[in-house]
Amino acid sequence: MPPRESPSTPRWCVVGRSAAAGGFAAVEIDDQGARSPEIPIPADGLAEFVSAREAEAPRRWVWADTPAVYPGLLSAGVRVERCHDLRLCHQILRSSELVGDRSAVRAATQWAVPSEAAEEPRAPLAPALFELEAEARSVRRPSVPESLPEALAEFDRQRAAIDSAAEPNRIALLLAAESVGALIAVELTSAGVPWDAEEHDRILSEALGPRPAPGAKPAALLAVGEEVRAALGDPAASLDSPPKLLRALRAAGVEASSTSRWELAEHEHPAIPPLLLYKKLARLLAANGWNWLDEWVRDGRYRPVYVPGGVVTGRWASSGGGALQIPRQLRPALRADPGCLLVSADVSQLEPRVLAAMSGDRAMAAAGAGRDLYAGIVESGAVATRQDAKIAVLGAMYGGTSGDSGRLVPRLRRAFPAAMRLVDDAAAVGEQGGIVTTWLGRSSPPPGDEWRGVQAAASLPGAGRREEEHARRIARDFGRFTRNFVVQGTAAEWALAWMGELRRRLFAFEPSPGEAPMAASGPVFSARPHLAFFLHDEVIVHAPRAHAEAVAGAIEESAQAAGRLLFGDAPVDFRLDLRISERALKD
DNA sequence: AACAGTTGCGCG
DNA sequence: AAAGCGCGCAACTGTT
Repeated sequence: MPPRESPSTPRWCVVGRSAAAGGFAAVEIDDQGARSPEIPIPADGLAEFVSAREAEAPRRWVWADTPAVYPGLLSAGVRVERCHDLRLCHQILRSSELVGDRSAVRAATQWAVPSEAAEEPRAPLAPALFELEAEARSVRRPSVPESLPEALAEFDRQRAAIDSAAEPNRIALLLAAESVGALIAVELTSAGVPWDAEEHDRILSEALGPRPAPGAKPAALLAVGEEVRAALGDPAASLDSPPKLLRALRAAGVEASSTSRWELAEHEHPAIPPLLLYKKLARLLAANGWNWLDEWVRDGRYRPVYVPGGVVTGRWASSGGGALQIPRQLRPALRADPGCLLVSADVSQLEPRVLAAMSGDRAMAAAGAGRDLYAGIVESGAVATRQDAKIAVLGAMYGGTSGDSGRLVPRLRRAFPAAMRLVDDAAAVGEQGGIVTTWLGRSSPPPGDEWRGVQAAASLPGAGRREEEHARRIARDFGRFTRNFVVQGTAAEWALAWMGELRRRLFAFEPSPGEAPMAASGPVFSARPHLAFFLHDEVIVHAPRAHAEAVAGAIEESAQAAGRLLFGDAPVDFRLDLRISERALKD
């Protein structure tokens, strides 16, 4: 053990609230674990403090909760390279089966809270979030401990847990990826998606008619509604209430058991086509109509709130604004600022490629090498058509048993035994109530007490057939969850690594000279290519025109780097579909 | 009037 | 009613 002195080269800087200083305080820690004395930071001096140290030499900022601190830094023009988000990392460490000793982390229950953003039924307007002082925000969202001593203690517990993981230490990689995701999520909200409100309005008007008075329904929607009622011969039929609509349909001779699109499409009746159109229009109006536009788009930016780690598998969720559900129909409203372009990329068949890599299935990797994975599976002779390949692969990952899926999955099992063994094993573990773990170490939650109760009751001597069948059914349900967990979760890890790499590369671009393009993206992101949108396996970068080609290259390089970071030399090719355009049109 | 639960549909 | 995973959101229903 080297002598403990004041840290010469700080590797971490832990930041928390300080009662004494009335604002924040920080402690720097070096590789040997030597700690600086507590450094007081005035309440309004955090951005300056972080900025000065970041310029001197980037270190990993350790704090309780990125969305509580980082928006304030960004609006002050300060970006950080790396962080360690104690709340998100705690969540992973407390359940990861790759960690040797979890006892201390698990005992710190004050850190085990769900994300504040995920809890709130309705997030406040995102722009407001960025106008508030850090002080006011911390009062509004007391989620995890915020004091410096608590942060230091938790960081110690987490580092001990990380050190207890086996080599190679994938957990350390996962925590870094999760934390950079926390930074990116805040940055995405800060920069915003460039949104053409006029184009959005055009799309709405074309489909629904001109914007109606508040509370009134648009003309085209009313007209289609009348068409449905006429065809039903029921001038008073309610179309917006599923039970009432079902009764009206039955009265008109349509023997449907629900009013879902899929079932309605099966029936022949003159009321069905206009009804399907009515539902489509009503959905567009309710989900992304003029009200949505007023609430979520300001100054040419749509600023959704992302929730990293918001899904059990590790995928991001969103809270407010429906960032992950923007309909393709509205894609043309996504439009680069003047003088700029959007560089969009999505990964072709991300999940099956991840499965091929993690299972080491060379045949499956070869099927996807340099081409559409489904085409490769057809060429391998396992199935006859691309559509069959798709159904088979989705069935393999989701646990399909019936129909085409049940027929095709066994063929995949013969052609790609290693890949199928991995998902089949994950399903078997889940059916027995066990826990599965992603490639980098995120573990699935165990089944709940009710699940265990049902299984226990069904295994008692006096259990009836109904009980046994119910127990078997929910066991299979849980098996499908764990089957999918390992693939969906590892794909989410790959995506984080991809974005983390890309973020680093993008910031190496020199700001564009001249009058700042993309001014609405804020002090940190204007004039420089930046991430603007993320959706599981897809990113959109907003870039000055001159940089677009280079950005496309960076996206591609980042995908290959992410593959190597997770899977080393595994011969899996993560293919991208790249587009450079003013509008983010899909297909 | 406020709340939880359900339905239906958008996204991957 | 998606045969098979994971979500968020709005509107409606039924309760308190």
